[in-house]
Amino acid sequence: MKISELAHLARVSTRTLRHYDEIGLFKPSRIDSLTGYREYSVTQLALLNRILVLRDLGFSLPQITSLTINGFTPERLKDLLELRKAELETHIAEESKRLELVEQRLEQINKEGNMPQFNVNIKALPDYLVASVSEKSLDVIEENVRSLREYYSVLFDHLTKNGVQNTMPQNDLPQINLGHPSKNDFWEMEVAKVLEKQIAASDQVKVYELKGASVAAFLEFSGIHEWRKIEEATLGLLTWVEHNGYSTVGALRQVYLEMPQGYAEGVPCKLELQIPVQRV
Amino acid sequence: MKISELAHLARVSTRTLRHYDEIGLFKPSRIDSLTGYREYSVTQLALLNRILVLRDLGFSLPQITSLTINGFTPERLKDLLELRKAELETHIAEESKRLELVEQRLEQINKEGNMPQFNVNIKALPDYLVASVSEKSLDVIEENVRSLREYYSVLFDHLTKNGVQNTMPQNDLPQINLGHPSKNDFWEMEVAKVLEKQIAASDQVKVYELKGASVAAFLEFSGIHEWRKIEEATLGLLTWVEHNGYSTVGALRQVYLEMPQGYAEGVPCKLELQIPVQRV
DNA sequence: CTTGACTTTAACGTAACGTAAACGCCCATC
DNA sequence: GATGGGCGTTTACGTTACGTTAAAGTCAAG
Repeated sequence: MKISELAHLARVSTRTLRHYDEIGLFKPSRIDSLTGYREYSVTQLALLNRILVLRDLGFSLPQITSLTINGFTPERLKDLLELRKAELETHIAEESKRLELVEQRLEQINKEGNMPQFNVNIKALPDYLVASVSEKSLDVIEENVRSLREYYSVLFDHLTKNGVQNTMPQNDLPQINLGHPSKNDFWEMEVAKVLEKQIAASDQVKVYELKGASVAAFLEFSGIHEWRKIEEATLGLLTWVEHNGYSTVGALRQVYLEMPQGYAEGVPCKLELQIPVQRV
Repeated sequence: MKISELAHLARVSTRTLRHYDEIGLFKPSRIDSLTGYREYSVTQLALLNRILVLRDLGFSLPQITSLTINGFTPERLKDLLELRKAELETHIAEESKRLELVEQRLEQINKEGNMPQFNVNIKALPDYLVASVSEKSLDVIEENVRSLREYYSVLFDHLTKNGVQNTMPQNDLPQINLGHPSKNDFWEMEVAKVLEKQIAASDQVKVYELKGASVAAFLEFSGIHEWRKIEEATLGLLTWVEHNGYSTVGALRQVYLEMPQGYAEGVPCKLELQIPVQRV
């Protein structure tokens, strides 16, 4: 048989047969020394088909080669099959996971049509010297706005007493709400003001260096100071973080850049939501 | 940032970053013209991570490149995701099928320990001029041995009448039982004798050219003429055919090479079981 | 100034063939 | 005998997403 006949019978390409010859997996029974033509015998088709079956099972050609050369014993085949089975199982598991993720993303996109989009980006956060007031278990939802404002007054009273003049935020001396991650979807809130220089602490007011982060996701929020809106933006930030392959590592920050009339609701403000992250 | 810093933050290799630069997927924000050092900015990490997320979803780098270059719109992403979903689904289906096959083979191997092994091979079958007797719906199991023997007498009577001397099989003039595939796991049997030259036909005896096959699986059976044994060998042949990636295309043949004392059970005989096949 | 850690480009290797390119062989027809 | 078309042959590059040297230049510290 010439190569194309065998190729036709076995339903493979001639290139494949030549390749198998090259790598020593399946050689023609004879080669015409004059023309170099490969000659195959019909009985070789049996071996070829065994090879093709193994190939279709997903074995590598070197594996098949060693099988056919070292003797085609059921034990060796069994070992390889066990191995292959494990491979296939993990592979299928991986692909299924990917499929799940892809489906999640598709769902998200379908939902996202009616969701506002936020312009999230990445930057590094510097260290800050801050004065801060904190306590545990403060929910970030509406009800807690008031208690948060009490923290403000405690903090600002202290600052004024210690000769810090401008308690309104400025870009280089912002005021920062820190939301520490806590169980049950609550943020444990802390209210901090960035200082130019060291001042005295008190029972209620700590003074320390707030550590920055080399990688943080952030978005700018400009608009009416309203907790619902800020919550929404925060959700957008966290979704982005998740969708972009990050996980959060540290406290959420609400950095007040402009907040003209106290921290009341309903007035225009400008702040940045930030959260330190790292590659998953 | 130098390349290794970014690599560390993004948890990829520097080689990967250089590769992405090469193919234009993700370029450093600046390149020092003196040293050629790549310089990355922190904000680029956002893009890089988007890229890595897509990569982990299994998209190809060219796909990701076109996404980032042609604008990262949700629609384009959605299209790609749909595509990818389909790919993943078919891929998982394929792999599952392979897994199933692998598991089948493993089971077979476990069973095969106590099963006799047969020496199956492949060859071509020539055309034969034959005289034959056949009828429908004859089961190959014990009960039918008798009726099959009646066919023998009809056939051999006819042969004798027409001057054919040797009705015992010889290698070049074998006697062949043909088992035509039929529904319900039955073989529709036909009894044929190879002829040297044309003879007359009759109502019961047809004379025609039995077509061969370019590819047929066969095994030699030597031993006591007993239907159970032959059945077992036939099963072995068909199992081999299946396991070696073939499907049957034509009638099963029991070719009697030696059958000294008539076609009775219990006497030693030598025959070949053959069946035409092709690559699945 | 040396050393070690880092950077650069260039290059090959990976799996299993597909796809030419360039050329020889064979058979049927003119 | 010549020719053309359909075979065959070898050689070699392309495919994916980088890993892995290799050779050589750069940077900061000791």
